[in-house]
Amino acid sequence: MPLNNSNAAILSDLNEPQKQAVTHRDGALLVVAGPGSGKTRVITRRAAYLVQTGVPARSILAITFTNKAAEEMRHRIEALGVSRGMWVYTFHALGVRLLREFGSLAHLQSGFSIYDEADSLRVVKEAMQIEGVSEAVLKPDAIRTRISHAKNRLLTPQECTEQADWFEQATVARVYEAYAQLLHTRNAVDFDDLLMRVAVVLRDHADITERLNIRFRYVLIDEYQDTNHAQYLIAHLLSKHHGNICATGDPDQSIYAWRGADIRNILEFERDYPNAVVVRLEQNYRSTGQILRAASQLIQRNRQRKNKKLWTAADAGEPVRMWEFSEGSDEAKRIADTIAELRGDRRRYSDFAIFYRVNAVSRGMEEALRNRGIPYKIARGVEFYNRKEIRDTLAYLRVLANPADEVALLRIINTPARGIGKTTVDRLRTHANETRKSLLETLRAAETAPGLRGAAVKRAHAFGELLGQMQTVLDTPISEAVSSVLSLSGLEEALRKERDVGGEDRLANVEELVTAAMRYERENEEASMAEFLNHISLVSDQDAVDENAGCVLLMTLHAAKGLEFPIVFLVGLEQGLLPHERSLGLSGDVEEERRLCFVGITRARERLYLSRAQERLIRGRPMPRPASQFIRELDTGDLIWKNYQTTSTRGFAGSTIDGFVPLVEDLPPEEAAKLTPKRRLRSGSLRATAGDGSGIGDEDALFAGRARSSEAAAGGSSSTGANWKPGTLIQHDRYGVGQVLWVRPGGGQTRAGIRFAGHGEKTLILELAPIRRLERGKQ
DNA sequence: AGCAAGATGCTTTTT
DNA sequence: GCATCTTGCT
Repeated sequence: MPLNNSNAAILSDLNEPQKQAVTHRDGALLVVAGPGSGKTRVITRRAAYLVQTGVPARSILAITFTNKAAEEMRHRIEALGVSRGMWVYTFHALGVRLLREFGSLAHLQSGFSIYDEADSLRVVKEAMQIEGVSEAVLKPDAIRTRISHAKNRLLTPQECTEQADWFEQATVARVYEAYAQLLHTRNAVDFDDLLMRVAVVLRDHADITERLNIRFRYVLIDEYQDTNHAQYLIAHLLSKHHGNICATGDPDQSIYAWRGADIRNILEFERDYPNAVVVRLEQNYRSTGQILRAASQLIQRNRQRKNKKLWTAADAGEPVRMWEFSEGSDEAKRIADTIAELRGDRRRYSDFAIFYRVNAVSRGMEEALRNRGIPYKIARGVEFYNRKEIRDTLAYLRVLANPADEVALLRIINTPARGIGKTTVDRLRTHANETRKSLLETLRAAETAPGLRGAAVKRAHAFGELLGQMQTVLDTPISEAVSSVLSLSGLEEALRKERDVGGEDRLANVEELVTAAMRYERENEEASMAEFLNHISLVSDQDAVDENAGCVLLMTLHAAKGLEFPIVFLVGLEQGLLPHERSLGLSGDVEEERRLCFVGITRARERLYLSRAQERLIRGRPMPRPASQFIRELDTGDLIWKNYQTTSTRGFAGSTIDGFVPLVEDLPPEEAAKLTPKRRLRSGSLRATAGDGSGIGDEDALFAGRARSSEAAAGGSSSTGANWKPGTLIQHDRYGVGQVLWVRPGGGQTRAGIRFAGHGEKTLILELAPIRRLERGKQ
């Protein structure tokens, strides 16, 4: 097809592989897109190209993982002049949309509720109670996770029961069955159902699949590396007849395996689609050469990947910094100072981002930034829709839209307080179960419940009456219904009465909900309350990340995917944090942690600061922190190292010179032994300028201390614990002499409780801690 | 019924 | 360290 003018515009600023991906017409296409390689550009241009070459916009279906990604894609495609009508959805929103049409096939009634993880957990607990499974034996959340994984793999409770070959699996299967039954009677689905049920309908109803294949002739899936089996099957079936599936993604950025994503979906794409065209986008337009080199070197350690050679035409740029601190608080302070300094140098606050592995690390960062007067925002946590007052309001609406929604009903039955206490609720629920009626019905016939006294019956009636009256608000516009519920329920009044701090905020929050409803009804004129509620269920805090808020942004590495910043601080490069300790066990996956680190590094455009602390507050307690293995893995020899050692905090066992503590682990042990403290210090600063990879910053030097203590830990024999009996005296590089109190092997690591003079008891990992045995008569 | 102190447990998380 | 749940008191 000859190119017309706009085609030329669509292709003009693309490189060759990008062009190939954009202009690929029919058949399977896999775009393996490295970070910063213009993936989003390729997807949007491809959509525009298809339309300009005659494919109706409404015949294209694009699937993303986040609402934010979907929105951005929609905007960018419209900006390219493509008419509306294209379907751009998240997998889950697509699920809702399809279940609205085919829900009856999945045994759902209209107005069904979507249960988030918190709701779902309540139902799991209820199911456990029914099945008589003690929460002490299996944690409800662990069961919830396992049910979730089963659903992602499209396993029904029956199949789980059949496959269960030991007691624990059978127990989970039993709870799963009861859980599914409870969801069914509540006319509710969880997040996983939105995928599983659609996948099953498509799998079992060839006619529907065929119709959808005719409706959508081109299917695009972004972040394909993060698809789970259900999503894989949905994508596969939706393109089964025409085969026009275009998957984009990067195996190196797969960071959700722990939640069911299967990296094999992308690694084995070519096996699933033998005629697939594979395009690799390897040119990076985002980062400097130095940043990209570190990232590439790190990720090459992974075995589970498609080889990919990232390159850039950009300058090498500034070397990557590696900062080491005595303590987490020093790290935070130094970073805040650096941001303040660099901001004077024509930088805006929104140029900076700070990434960490776990949310808990953000607190120290926040404090330091606050003290420095630096505006910041955190992309996490206390999201709008998770606030108590919002959830309460939504629970009322949920009960109105879906009277079977018992989780919501239980939430509001005594909120605000109306004298229906725990005892009354228990009796009502028992009676409801015995008479096989819904809780709502039982509420209205409370007098039939055994054990309920006059006053309790009256209150129950009154509440049932109230809900009945409220039912009429569903005939009004959504935002009006929200307002009416707020006043009729007494929630508004209760909030107004809250004189304590935050009462005003909570009132403002519920008003914000009314505003959100107004916005929604403007954009979706025909929508019902149930649809509004479904929409809200699928909104996440991830969607609220605003890269241009004029603030420094703080977020977890998971939240950082897909974003980019001129200057990035990646903090807490410590063994146990990144890689996280939960990935270091027997079943753990260090490769995913490495990918997480890779994702973090590749967010940086111009400057990258990596940092670690030797000691950090973990759950309020100071814990020694060994360096992350990733530091040496990514060190190309160009890193600029800096030790910010202070003695201001607590006395170290080692001698201190000029306010610095020698970092013994920075040098091979033989070297360290020869050096005087002063020379150690100088060698530290020498390394800080040795960017030529001359060998001074030997890649394993940092780990010399660790390697040595591992040797010592092994004690010449293969059994680690054997030589570390309680009572053994040891020497720790920083805490000095200590005595082993207990030893606990497990998960390839041996933990030991050691009491140090002046530092109290610490729990150390023998394989990692910078310790050595003290031989009798020595020292 | 309602509250407050105390115990427990938990810390990755697109939807 | 913090949030959530439990227990015990009024």
